[in-house]
Amino acid sequence: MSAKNDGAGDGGAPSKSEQTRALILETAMRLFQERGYDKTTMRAIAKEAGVSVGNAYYYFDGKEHLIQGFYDRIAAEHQVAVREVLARETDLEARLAGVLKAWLDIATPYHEFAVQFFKNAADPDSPLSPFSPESEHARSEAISVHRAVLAGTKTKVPEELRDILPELMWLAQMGLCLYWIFDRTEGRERSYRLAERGARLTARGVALARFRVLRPLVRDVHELFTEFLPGMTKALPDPAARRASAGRDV
Amino acid sequence: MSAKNDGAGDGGAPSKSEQTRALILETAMRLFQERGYDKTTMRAIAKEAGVSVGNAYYYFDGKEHLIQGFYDRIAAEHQVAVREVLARETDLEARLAGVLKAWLDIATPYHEFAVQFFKNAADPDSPLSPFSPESEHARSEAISVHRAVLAGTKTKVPEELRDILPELMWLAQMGLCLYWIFDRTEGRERSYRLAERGARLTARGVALARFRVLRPLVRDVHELFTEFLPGMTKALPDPAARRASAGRDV
DNA sequence: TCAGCGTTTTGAACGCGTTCAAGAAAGGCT
DNA sequence: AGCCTTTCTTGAACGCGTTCAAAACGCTGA
Repeated sequence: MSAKNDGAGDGGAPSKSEQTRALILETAMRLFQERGYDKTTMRAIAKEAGVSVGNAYYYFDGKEHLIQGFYDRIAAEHQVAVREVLARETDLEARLAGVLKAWLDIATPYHEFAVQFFKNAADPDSPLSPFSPESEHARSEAISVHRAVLAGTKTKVPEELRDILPELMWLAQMGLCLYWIFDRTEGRERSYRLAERGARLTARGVALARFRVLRPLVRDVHELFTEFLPGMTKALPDPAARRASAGRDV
Repeated sequence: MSAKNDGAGDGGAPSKSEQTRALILETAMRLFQERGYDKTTMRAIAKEAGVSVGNAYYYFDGKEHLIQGFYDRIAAEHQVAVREVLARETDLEARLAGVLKAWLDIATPYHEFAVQFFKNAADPDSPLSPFSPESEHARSEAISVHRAVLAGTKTKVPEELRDILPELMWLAQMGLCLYWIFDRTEGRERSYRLAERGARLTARGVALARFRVLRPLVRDVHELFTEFLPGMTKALPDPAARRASAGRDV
């Protein structure tokens, strides 16, 4: 690991080591934005921050860990933006679209090194992956946002979907993020449209889920995601318990 | 680029340079499997193949390009396996599940460096990304498989879904692949279950898509994917044309 | 046979991320 | 004050992917 003690809370003055850590992180983020991730060397970061290379490695486990700062920054800004949207809108579709578009707005300046984010996301062993135990906190906060999206609307959400839908919507958001990374259109136009359309599709899907004909489909979706979403590293629960919680097969 | 001439077809004896290229590729793949991707150095590959490092770079643009061999191998084996499955099964669900499970079967030995595959997939600029122009051929072949899955079943596929469904199913397959990469369960148990459940869900969804209530939803799905799936690098078509082809807006 | 020319091969050198043994500072404790 | 322990800092050194100027090879035509 890195970065030893320093709880330091928020009240007291930042300790020396906290300052150094912050200095390195901020320098790195600045250089990343100025020159791009690949062209920013650890030596350059250290030099610019006025420390030694080794010192950067004392506080951070590696170069890629320095982008965690962007994660946090985006997440924080998004939380704020989301509050506004959810205070304003009452319609499910509008709320979801607002949340997604707010994310796109905020993430725009970082599109260049979003690829780097994603390369981390791709590695199940990386603590920077959004699925990693280390990201638990950020992940559950992001999911809470979608819980709030649902909670504040009058749309009736079917029982069976209520508990998994937020996670599903978060997953969809990850999908949008992926699309956005690949999106090369002017102003990420297509990503915005995808956000709109995705929100509409979701809202309609939820509204339609009440219908009789769709019961089996809804149950399938429910089963699929209760079984496969959480804790992919855990072993399968024993089949008996699984069957009991899922209703009869086929 | 790399690898100069050598069309050499398939009839004639392989030219010297073709042999060298193949030698390097095979050596690399062997070492990757023996030691893992990261622990296999370019120097080791070159030494083992009896050539110089520079020579490897003459034939391949970089280390990561050497994993293309695995892509091709998996794709080829899958094609064969798929033929059997599709000859045997007639039910849509069984066909789809068979195709997906065949992929899992074949990919199993390569699970270790699948992460590396995915890191490439994550980079829109990498020619190894499944979305890149360079992968066009492999991609369209994979999509054709799903076209065959649909073609051989008696399930009525709604007009609006017919042309996009294969691409959608391919996308779902990519999703399964992603899940599989993260899957740490014994024997990738969960991935297999996901394949089964996903196939069932898809089959049921298609069957239900005929119902009246679902028309708007189906249309949404259709619009979403006709608009957003192909050519993400192309500019948006002009709004007028888009509206005309999509029917009235909400 | 040999000169000319494109193709293939070489390996030293470069730049980078990362490590580590060693030392400097900062804080206790008596 | 002096000593010991923990925390922080250093920069040379390592290993790797990659590049490149130069050499070797193989062929063609005279």
